[in-house]
Amino acid sequence: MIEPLPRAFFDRNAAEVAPEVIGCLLVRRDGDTLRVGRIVEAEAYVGEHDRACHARAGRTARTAPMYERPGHAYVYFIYGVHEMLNAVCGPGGHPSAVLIRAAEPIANLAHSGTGPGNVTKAFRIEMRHNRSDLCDPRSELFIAPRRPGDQPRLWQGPRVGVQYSGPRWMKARLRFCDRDSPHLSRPGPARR
DNA sequence: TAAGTGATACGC
DNA sequence: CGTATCACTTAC
Repeated sequence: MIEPLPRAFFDRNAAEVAPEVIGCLLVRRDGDTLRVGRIVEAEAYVGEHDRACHARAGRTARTAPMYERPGHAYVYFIYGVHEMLNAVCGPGGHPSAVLIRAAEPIANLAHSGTGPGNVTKAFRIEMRHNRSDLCDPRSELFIAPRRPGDQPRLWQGPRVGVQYSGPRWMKARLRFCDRDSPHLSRPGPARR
């Protein structure tokens, strides 16, 4: 039986959660199919002061889930093409979130899980999963702890696709990867 | 390197 | 209202 992480795991700033979510399992109940992947890349978006975070616009119809309970999904649609999956963090109602950018296939992925748009495609995650409770074992979507003995070597660097956010936030090392994974969305750590 | 795609936030 | 922009992907 595979169980979700407790809500307390998410009830802190995304910058603390993001490194710890690497190696954890993304689980999607899709009818009779259980889709499972190991998270290998994630980014933290840390609040209204973070000029790359959607919450920089304050609470709006789109960003409302970030202001609600930690441990829920924040799913949004971008470029007219892709859904993106985030785990809402905290603490409390502080709007921070972790973007899930890549997952290694473990079971029943429909496609590659490399890249945030491909994660949602592989797990068949859609806008209807916005606000899903990631801590409920009956949920269609949840996040489970690392498997026993799985202690990924981490690499951290600047986030992808946030050039507009100014020098400070563009350079902030809020992207976390399993440095040994071959499924990263783009060259992170120098491989050797 | 560039197009595609549509919701969003913001200016008028 | 109009429209510039976007936490991307894929194919040249």
